[in-house]
Amino acid sequence: MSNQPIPEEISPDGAGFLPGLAIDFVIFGFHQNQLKILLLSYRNTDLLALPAGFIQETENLNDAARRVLAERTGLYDIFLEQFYVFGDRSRHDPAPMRAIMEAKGIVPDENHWLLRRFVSVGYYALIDFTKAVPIPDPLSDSCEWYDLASLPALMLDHQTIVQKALETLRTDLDRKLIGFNLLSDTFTMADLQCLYETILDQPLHRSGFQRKMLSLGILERLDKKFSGGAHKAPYLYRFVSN
Amino acid sequence: MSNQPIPEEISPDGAGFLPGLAIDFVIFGFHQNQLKILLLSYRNTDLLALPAGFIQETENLNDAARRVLAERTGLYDIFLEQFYVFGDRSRHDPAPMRAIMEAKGIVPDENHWLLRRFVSVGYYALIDFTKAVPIPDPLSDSCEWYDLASLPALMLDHQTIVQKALETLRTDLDRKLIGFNLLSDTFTMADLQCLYETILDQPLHRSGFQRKMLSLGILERLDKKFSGGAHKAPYLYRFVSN
DNA sequence: TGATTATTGTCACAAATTGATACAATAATC
DNA sequence: GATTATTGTATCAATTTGTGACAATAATCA
Repeated sequence: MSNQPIPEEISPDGAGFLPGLAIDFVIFGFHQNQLKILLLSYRNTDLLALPAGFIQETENLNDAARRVLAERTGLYDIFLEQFYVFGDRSRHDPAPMRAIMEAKGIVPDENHWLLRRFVSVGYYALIDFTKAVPIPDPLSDSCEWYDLASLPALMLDHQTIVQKALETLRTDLDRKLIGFNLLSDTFTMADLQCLYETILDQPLHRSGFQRKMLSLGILERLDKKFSGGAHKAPYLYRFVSN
Repeated sequence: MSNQPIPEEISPDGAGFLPGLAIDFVIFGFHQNQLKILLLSYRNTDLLALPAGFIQETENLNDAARRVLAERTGLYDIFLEQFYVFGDRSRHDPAPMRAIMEAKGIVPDENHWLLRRFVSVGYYALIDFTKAVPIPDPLSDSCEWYDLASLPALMLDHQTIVQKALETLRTDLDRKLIGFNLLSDTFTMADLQCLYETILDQPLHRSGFQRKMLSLGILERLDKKFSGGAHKAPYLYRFVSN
């Protein structure tokens, strides 16, 4: 959220963290042919926000990102990448954070560090939906998946951040072969094609898609997956880098 | 430089700027078939560094980048884009900045804001070599072009930053059609091909290159350029968006 | 048990793109 | 006016992509 991300332990003065700098996360998952992202909600407010965090003074920026991601999802070794820095002054609006804190019984003074202007580094993560265990942060009361296709209103400029993350995901999809990070360990070609179609928001030709994916040489063909219906059983595949 | 970028007016305490955050610039130019970048050098030291700057509290991040770029090059309306945020703790080394300040007759105390850890947002810019008027910043004594192919040693992690910028330029080159920003207003097809070959560091086939560029529909053909030698004169082209 | 059904893997061919070469056109030089 | 080097474009091969077709085959159902 960058204007008001929440450290795991709420520091009264922000000591120990780099001032004015936050990390906002767009954490993508894929389930039932839908792209999902993780959002936090806050008790007694109707605010939804991206997971966010701060950087410890002793910490590398990218390590801070991995730490916060693990705190929200329980997952390590996840595909995680910077995509943009959000630094407009218009992002700064202390009202939502004040509302969140007050709903928690905290009455911040005017200059509370969480109410100041933040520049936010946007990261997007791709995770296996089935493996994540979403955990709220100290100020939020839930951390849940939401359909990207029907997103509710978000705090501050978080809608913009999601949009930019999605654009980056689309352009990175082929170049970096990262879609596999959104699927479970094994998957069918139809699963993979559906994922691509959902991300790119356009239909792809089945035959050409299969040919292209197989030609990449990054798929290991496993046993067939039976019991999928009254038809020929598809092979399962596993992603193998070189 | 991010660890030690220099504001136009050297503030004694960094007041008015966002703390701990800097902008580093990789400013590309192209001249005599060579890619160049702008580097600052410091009196009485043998240090070379990327141009850098800070963000005013009243300023948008991207506006700060445009402002600093204009301060170093005299140019506005320049292609300028974020490419990465450098936030490793290992970047932090107060020694070079202390040396620079001492060479200027300033003796900073141990906690001087310019000596603290900075996270740095990397921007790369593409400019017309012939139009830039490189201007040193208040702490440096020169701002000059250097051949990218034979770069001297740079301060801190600036070599890494340049490398990452170059990689981004390479992957963006075709996708965003940005090479033209490095050429003067009119150019021949050979000029353009040489630019592409230099950036990508690989030879391209003349015929195919011409066909591809013309098929993009973004080049306006102008008069021929005579007096180029004992051979057929090439057309001049101008870049026209849509 | 054998026909039915829906989906899969792969082939086949057309269309489009790219790679590589050839060649005529033509400014400047001699 | 011949020579030279480079340019613009045509040509054909090689490769990649678009599109449809078809046999194979699990599960279902008569």
